[in-house]
Amino acid sequence: MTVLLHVIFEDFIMGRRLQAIAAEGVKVQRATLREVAVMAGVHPATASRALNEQTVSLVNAETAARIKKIAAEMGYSPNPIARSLKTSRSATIGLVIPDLTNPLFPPIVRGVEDVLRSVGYSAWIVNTDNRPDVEKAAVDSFRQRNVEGFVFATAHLKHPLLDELAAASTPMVLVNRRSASADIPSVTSDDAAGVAMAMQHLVELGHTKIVHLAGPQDLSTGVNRRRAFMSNLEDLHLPSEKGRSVICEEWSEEAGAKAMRALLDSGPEFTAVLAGNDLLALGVYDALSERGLRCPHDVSVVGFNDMPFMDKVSPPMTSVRIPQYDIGAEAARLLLEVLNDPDRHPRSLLLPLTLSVRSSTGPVPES
Amino acid sequence: MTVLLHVIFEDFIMGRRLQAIAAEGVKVQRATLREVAVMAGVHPATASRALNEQTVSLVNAETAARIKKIAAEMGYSPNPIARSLKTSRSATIGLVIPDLTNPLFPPIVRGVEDVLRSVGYSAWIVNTDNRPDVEKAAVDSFRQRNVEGFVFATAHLKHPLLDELAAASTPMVLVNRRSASADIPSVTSDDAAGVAMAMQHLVELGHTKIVHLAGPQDLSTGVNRRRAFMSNLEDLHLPSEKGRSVICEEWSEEAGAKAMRALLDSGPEFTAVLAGNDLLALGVYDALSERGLRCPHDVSVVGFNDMPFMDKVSPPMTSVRIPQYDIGAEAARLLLEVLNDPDRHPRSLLLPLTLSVRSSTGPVPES
DNA sequence: TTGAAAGCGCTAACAG
DNA sequence: CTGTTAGCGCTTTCAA
Repeated sequence: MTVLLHVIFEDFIMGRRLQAIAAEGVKVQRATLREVAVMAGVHPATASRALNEQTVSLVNAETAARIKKIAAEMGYSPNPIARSLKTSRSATIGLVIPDLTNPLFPPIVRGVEDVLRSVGYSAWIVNTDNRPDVEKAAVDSFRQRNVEGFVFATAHLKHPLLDELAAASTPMVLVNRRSASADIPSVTSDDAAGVAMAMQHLVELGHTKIVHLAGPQDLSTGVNRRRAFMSNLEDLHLPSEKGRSVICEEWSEEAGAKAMRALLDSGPEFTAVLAGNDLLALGVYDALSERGLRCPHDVSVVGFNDMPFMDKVSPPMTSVRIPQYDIGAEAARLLLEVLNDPDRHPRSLLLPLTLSVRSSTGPVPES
Repeated sequence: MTVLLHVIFEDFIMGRRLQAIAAEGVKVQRATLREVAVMAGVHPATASRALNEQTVSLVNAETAARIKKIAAEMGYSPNPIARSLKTSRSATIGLVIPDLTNPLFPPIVRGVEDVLRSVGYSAWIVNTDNRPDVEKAAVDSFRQRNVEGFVFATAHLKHPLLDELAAASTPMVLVNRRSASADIPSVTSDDAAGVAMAMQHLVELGHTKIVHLAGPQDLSTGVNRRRAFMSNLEDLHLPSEKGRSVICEEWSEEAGAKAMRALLDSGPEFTAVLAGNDLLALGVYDALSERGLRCPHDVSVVGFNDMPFMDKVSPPMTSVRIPQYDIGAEAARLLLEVLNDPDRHPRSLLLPLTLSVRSSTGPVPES
């Protein structure tokens, strides 16, 4: 009886489409679950159960096998929109970054993407240019689309939006930077260790008078690197007056050049510069050559991040290398962990980094 | 009567949620269209009409205003998933690129994203690493998610998948590269003009013996630049034996170095090199310095693309600058045009480029 | 183990 | 101008 009904249904309601689909390749349109069910002579609910890993055990093994076979033949794959509407899930996450044209971020994106893809997830990417309104709009839009979590590369130390999301226990992971409030899981490089390595390297070359160009102090990277610099100065018993660290308003070549000029004009004596990132270090190059100083002959320079092409600039730049790809990949893994087990205690990861030694650092000049 | 019904409905079915929403800020969850309709005392269909630009004219002006006001108060915004399920649209497009870590692509992505955002659209980005299987899977996944069109930065001259999509008249635009088959709309830079500019520049410096490192010949960029080089040689009455253009298997520094070594070992005489892109040109730098040759003193070098930091390498590289951001932006505009009017005849755009003259090119050496 | 029924939130005929 | 009805394609109680 039910079989008869199915046949009737098939003939009258779905006949043409099903025939077309059966005539392999003529996929008029994507097959639906209902059509698979009709072909298999079962109710759509049964087909649904058979086709989902979680529920296939509820279905008679042979029936399930038959349904799967037919689904495969018909090239069926579930409509993620319909599924998402029903389940409020989406197998997607939101990835919020400041600016893709900053070479820091593409490797992170790749890391996130690759790990997510391996489990059938994907990421929505958005660039915010650090504009809170854009970020807010993007997050809203993502939530409407049922993203299951977020990866933020935009964290500021004070970051109301992140606090809000954390309060609502939205699954998320911060990359590259951390936020002061709430213990939001994060994946960052071990900046303090990186600074120590860089300074160790300079000290081994004989440098004792070192200065630091610090990045913006509303970002964890800016603060952490500066703090590490100051405490390493003391630990190494090097001169550590306050003026040895200059704060730059932004991570830009121009800001670096400006700070360097100020140091040359009225700062303490120094033979080496540790820059908060590579762009600042490039600014140092500019300021040095303006003043007729040579690197590393007169001043050694160390950058941070080891962006692409830092081995090609002149002189090739010694820089602290950050494992960008791994940061992205680990962030994705952490987020997936949280999604799989919402009660899991949030972990944060501190990834090791290495020093790329090149020729912008050399022995301390003889005075 | 209908009002009474609404009240009853409100009280018994949706009471708690609506009260919570009314108590400003306590947004338990996003308001739905149905809830807005109840609050406004209208049918959901009416609310839907009032809230959509296309259909608001079908609704009494005052009623529409009231509905809009209430919707705003409730913080209503339509659920894109539900809308997409119903309409098969999504206000999204798929953006398919080979690899985001290639500095060529981020500006293109930004251009696409910015234009789309201005009209409420957004882009799904995927990296394919030039793997056809990944590309196919990504396109499938995009289609299931009802993307309304595609931007491809992965086009090969022979590209079955693109042909297939074109045959199904899928809205799409190619960027940066073109495909041989079908007249798929594209936005590219005017490579021939760029080559001409570069060669003109070299000729003005006195160079007559020029060679070319061509990129892969399965890509339109590789072919077009090479063709332009050959025909410019003839137009300028310069030596144009076949060996003056060497084909590299890939756009990489190593491939460039290899080709350059071959030219130095057994190629024709030359005083200038036009590289198919900047990476190849960097390879030229490497090969030259291996042989103790100086640039531009012994050999002038011109790159293509003017990637970030090409002004920082040593020597700063003269390169043909491509308007990446604009390419992305124009591609998005073209795609939106097609989406708004599917019958529109597909246009292709050829964007002008400029030459960034730096110190890797200089006067021809005195022999 | 399977089917029936309901509904996620929205829009689009069709009536009235 | 507005309400009724139906359904996009799927999952998930509940009942049998």
